[in-house]
Amino acid sequence: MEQRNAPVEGRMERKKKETRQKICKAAMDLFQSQGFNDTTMEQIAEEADVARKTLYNHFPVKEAIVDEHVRGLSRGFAEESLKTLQELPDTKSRLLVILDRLYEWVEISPELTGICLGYRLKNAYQGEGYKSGGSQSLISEIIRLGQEAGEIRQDIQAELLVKQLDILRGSVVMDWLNDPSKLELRKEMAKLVDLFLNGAKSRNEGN
Amino acid sequence: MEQRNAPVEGRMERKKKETRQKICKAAMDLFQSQGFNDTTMEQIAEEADVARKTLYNHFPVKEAIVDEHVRGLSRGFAEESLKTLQELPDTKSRLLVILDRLYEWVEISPELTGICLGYRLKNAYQGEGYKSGGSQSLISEIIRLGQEAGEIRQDIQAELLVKQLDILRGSVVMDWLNDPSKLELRKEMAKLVDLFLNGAKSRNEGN
DNA sequence: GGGTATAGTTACACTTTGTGTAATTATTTA
DNA sequence: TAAATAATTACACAAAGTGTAACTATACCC
Repeated sequence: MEQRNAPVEGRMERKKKETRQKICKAAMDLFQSQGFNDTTMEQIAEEADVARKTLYNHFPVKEAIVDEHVRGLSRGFAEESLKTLQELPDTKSRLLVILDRLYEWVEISPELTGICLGYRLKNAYQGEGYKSGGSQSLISEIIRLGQEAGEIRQDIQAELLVKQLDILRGSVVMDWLNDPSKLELRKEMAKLVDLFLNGAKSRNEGN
Repeated sequence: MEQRNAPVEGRMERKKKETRQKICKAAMDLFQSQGFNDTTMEQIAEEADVARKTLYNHFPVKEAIVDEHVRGLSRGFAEESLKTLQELPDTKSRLLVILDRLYEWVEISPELTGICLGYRLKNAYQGEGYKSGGSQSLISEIIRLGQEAGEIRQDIQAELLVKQLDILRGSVVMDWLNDPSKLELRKEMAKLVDLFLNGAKSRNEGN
């Protein structure tokens, strides 16, 4: 049973993807060793062994490379976490676990997280619209599970709830980036979840 | 009774402010007539009759000029609106009125709003920390009034509530910028306020 | 008042970003 | 094999943003 989802997927597209990945890899290596700001597009092109213009064909600005990289990681993170969700009893615990994992993840590379989020938000406010990463799908799932169980209000579109939560998530990350010393971050997250839930939780049940 | 708040406020500081304002004025005029992207720092310097370098002494990037300008307007807006707040009966109506006015305001110059918010958020996510404009003070006041009246929970710091609301406000603006055709924006705002309040409203009272 | 420190402005040179154009190369299709 | 297509590349250019050092006006001190 031969799979032929992509009609042809010719050599050309394959090579293009290859180039893209080569660029991404080279760039991330350089960012790692020299930092984002001290790495020039010229250097990246050099390292990836392509023309500088080719680089711009794939990524309009330097930040876009980080964005792509993070998107890849987020996908993995989301898939991995989706399984965990079902095992948890209620919305509150699901939210806390996801936010907590997110927090660990940000901790690993704060610089890149800042750059990536800054880039996305800049676009969000300038015509492009906000393209969230994998966390959006996680949050959607949490809301879906919650609504299914009657734990979350249904008179507000799931979409709106998701957006609200996604923003909440962003604010948590922002806080952390602004002041990493804040070790009570988890407490604060719990408060934010509480704040969100006591609007989202439907009143007529005693959970 | 001679006022002497600022110790000296010498000629130098005065001139500096003057230059700053001259730049700001020139830039905003050009943005108005040619658009933000099609206006170069060179042109602004020319129009303001200062060296390009001087311009950079005052504003690190073009966006910062817009930010300054908007800050000025926001201050006025906030002062004006503060009076209105007391006349309104409860938190819900206060929030709706403020968001509604904000919406009108954004409508006037969407481009500049997008640029300004994008700039602030980019900084927020990269070490600078988020410096909100005048709306923050409005929101603080709304929360304060609400807590004073026992209408808003007090087990969560006002600061957190304010931040959450400020972000909510941002998301409303973002929505509008992404799709100005959405005329049901007011409905959506009402839903967001509802969502926020039913977490912020203290349970033990029947208002 | 005159001299010196201070701070803003300026000229100049430079790196980097990002874009537009057109030539070149590799691939697909007929 | 030939034409059409799409990616890569070289080149040139406008503009952003930075560093250095000279210049100028203000402020300060004796």
